Amino acid sequence: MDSDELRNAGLKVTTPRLKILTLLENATERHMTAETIYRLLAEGGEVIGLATVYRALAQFEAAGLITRHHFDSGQTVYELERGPHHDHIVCIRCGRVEEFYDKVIEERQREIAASLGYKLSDHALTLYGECNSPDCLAGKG
Amino acid sequence: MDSDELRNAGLKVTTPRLKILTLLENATERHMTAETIYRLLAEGGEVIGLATVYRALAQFEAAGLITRHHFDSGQTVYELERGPHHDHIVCIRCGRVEEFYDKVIEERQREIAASLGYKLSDHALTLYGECNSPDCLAGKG
DNA sequence: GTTGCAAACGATAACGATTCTCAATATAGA
DNA sequence: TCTATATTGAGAATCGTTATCGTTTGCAAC
Repeated sequence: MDSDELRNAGLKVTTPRLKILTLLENATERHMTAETIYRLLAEGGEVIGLATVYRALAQFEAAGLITRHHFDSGQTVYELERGPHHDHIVCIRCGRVEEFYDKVIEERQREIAASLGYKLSDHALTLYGECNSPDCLAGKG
Repeated sequence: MDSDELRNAGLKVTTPRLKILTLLENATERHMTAETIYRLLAEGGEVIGLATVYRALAQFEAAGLITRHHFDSGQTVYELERGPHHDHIVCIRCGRVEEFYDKVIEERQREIAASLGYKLSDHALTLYGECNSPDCLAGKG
């Protein structure tokens, strides 16, 4: 239950937090901006202050429930932390985000950090390109 | 000469642009924010409008003279584009930035993008960890 | 060397994203 | 149920960045 997730994270169980967490778990799009979350909730009849959305996301991130990504395009997206690690590829035309995992790259990163004398704690790898989805190509003109 | 670099990039040679380019070439720190550049110039007696700094950096980037990076910390830094492509490793304790290049990773990225149907145009790989420089370790307490 | 004009400049207003403030409200434990 | 405390929402404030606009500059033709 979502309320348990909040409790386990040391957060009080409040209506806004539950709504936001539930949205993150049920949305078809795994990567959303704070604005998108705010808008989707509003469209669903759950008007939650934008400030509250930001606060909740910050708390969820601190608690390890979600992860925040800053793409070079400037957009900041949040995604539920579930399943194994992965990196991202972003379409520079339509903004679409996909995930991938590559064992070879993961391994090389560890080796590189070690060879430079770093204790690796995290990494961010994002590829940028143009996707071939019909929707994206259609809007090309 | 810096003025030639500007001319070759198709940019008019102006005092502000020259000052900024020269600073980028001579600064000890290769990775600077727009604010830092503005401040360093001001400290050196060269008061250049912040808007002009941003404009020049955008033009330099468009011309391929410099590269912009958005680190997950949120800061946006610019660095002179010289020498071959490389990625970054940032110390999460002291903020130190180092560069590295790995052929294996570069190659895998191309393969991954292709396999997902993307026309790869760019990528951002940043590792985060704790470095072992004496200065950094010293300030650990 | 002067002139003309487009491009670039600086100051500041505007902007979008995010954070802060504060009075009102809701949560969780006694 | 009551109370102390954390959380909320609305809007003001802030941050980094971009746009506006009147003035100045670079530079090519004269």
